[in-house]
Amino acid sequence: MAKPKIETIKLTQPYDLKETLYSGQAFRWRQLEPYKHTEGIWHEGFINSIRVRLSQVGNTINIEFDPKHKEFVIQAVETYLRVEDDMFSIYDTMSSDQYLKKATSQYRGLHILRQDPWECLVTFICSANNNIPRIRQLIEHICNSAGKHLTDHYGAYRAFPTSSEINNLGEQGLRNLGFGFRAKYIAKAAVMESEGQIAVSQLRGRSYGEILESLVSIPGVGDKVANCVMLFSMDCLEAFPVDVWVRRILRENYVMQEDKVPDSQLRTWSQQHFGPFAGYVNQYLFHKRRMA
DNA sequence: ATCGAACCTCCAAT
DNA sequence: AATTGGAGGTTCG
Repeated sequence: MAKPKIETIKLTQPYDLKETLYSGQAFRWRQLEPYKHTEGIWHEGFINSIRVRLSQVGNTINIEFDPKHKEFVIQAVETYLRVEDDMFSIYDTMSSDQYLKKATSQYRGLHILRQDPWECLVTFICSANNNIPRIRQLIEHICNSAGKHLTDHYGAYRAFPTSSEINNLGEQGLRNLGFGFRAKYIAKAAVMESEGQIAVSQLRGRSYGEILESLVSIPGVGDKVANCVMLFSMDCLEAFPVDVWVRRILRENYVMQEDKVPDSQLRTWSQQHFGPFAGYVNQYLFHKRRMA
């Protein structure tokens, strides 16, 4: 096997690679067995269908990849990891109360990712009424049965399937893979995407309201899933997914019963309360509660 | 408008 | 050992 290429990113702000990769945003990363001759823990995953291995040592992110992919991989990783986010400003907006302060110090460096919108959409449709191990399993299955065959110097692997590739599976194919009632949602989403009705990758950059409206027009996508997709793949840092954990946190720490904010308004209440980086607040609150 | 139940499947807890 | 309940939600009645 050819010698892999190793590049580095120098961080100028707090970053915690491991917490970020396994914080429930992305589901194809895996931790590798320790390498003999390198320091740091390595993680393998895929960015734009390119396999990369990442590790963090102090303020350096190491990137290992097949040398046939050129230097643009570095740029792709930086983009994916959102290393440019101004964490100091973000933490500044999170210093208003003790609970948030604690979350930011405890998980300092935790980041939002910038994933591929289509992959993110399919992933979070899968997340409905589901748990993390099974979400990972479903994503693996859909890649292994519909994604393009690719090879690099580490060996063979599969890309995340395009909408057309998922069309080939069809609803029944998806059911056979164990998607259950989510099969018809994903099948429909794939048809809508391949026919250009939604064009999720074109949504980035549009307004919060426009994107939300487009996304919830897809079956299987409600307010929660839409906000996940917007936050984890479309640069909407104000997106605020309200799931059962976040609801619990809000009720316990912020919105007491006398405030009588109905569940349906919890999202807008939070966005007003936490501001333009509400999505980051959400991720820290969620992570803290989930890890507790 | 609002509120439960039902939904596929897996698997941990009876 | 067989059964039940629930899981990071959405849809339908």
